[in-house]
Amino acid sequence: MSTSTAYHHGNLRAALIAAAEALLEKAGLEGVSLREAARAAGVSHNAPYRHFPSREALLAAVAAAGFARLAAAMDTAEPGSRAACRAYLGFAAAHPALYRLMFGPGLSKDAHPELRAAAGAAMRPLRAISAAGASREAAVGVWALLHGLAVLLADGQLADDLAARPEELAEVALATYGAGLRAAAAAPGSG
Amino acid sequence: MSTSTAYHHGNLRAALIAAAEALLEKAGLEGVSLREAARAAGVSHNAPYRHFPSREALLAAVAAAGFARLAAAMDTAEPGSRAACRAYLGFAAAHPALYRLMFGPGLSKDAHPELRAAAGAAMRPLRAISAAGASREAAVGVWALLHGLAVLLADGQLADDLAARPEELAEVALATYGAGLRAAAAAPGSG
DNA sequence: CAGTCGATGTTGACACCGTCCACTCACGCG
DNA sequence: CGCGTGAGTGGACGGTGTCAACATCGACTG
Repeated sequence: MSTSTAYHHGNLRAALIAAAEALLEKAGLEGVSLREAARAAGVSHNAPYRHFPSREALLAAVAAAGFARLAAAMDTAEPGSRAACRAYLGFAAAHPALYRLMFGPGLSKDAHPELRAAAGAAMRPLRAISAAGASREAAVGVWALLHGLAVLLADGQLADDLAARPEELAEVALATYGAGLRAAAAAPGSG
Repeated sequence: MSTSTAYHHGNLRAALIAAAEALLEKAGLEGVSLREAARAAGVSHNAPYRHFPSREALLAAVAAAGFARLAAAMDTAEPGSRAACRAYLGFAAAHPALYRLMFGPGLSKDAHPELRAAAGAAMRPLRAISAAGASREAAVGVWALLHGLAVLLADGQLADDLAARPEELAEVALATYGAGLRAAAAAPGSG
């Protein structure tokens, strides 16, 4: 903002992340190009390389910012609560392409440590579920249920009338799974 | 059919699909290129256009073939059974990149009708669940659970010791969800 | 059996992309 | 005031998807 001497952009890094995210939502992952982002930021096609060593690094930064926003969205809710799950699903429905980028392959968390940190922080509210006493496998089930709904929504695999009410879906599915968890706790080892 | 005079390949279409699938498993979706597939099939970089109007069309054919194989894998099991679910998850674990291509975005089922047909046929064994009396939302829950586990496995998001036993995960998660469905049927409207 | 024709492959071209390189510009430090 | 360094520029290279024009083979026709 303040420093804009026409030659030096002033805040290119943030501008590129914003441009890349806009491209991501508009044209999907394959539609995000370094050159297009640079164009949108009003700089030459090579300027991004001063801030990101590769296209993948820019995408990792976009994903990390996404995790931060996801964490913020869940932050107002009780960790592990139904509200947190609803916020999670709402985020996925509102930013499908970003959600896919965050949880998809292609962005190795080993190659981008900042990504691992951001993801870990964002997932904490969900990990509270397994801390609440459920077995590890059962807790994975909750995450899988949530993630499965999120991905089905993000990829448009659900019938339209169902996709229109993501919160209701989450409510029913989580209530069902929760009832199953309680039943298993009451009568363990039943088959 | 059996015409292979060195100029005419004879079965280029199938060869390209096979090559693309090999590339997909080896280098991921972005690593699949028409030119590379053509190279692998021993033809010029433009020959694929005689069989597929675009790269996306080739990918759609690969995905359709994948659906056919998934259907075959589930075919030996009772529709809607636990075994069918295990076969589903086993397929996803065995061919992660292919599974992502099949269910990911970027392959519009409107643009590729054959894909829609193949997917519909493959999903029939799973739809048997909702036909078995569960509500639509609850049935979506089963698919979401399964799909969520599949995607988490395919994208390597699960801890290694959990990812090593996909069938056990499916068993626990599905048993839990099933118990919840039975509980909900016994005491509808509980909160 | 000669001639033609459509399906199949080839060669060449274009625009776009990610990335490497050498260069330039603006600013701050001595 | 000179100069070094980080930020941005311009050009180049190889790779890609795609279009257009051309070549070739096999089958059908007379």
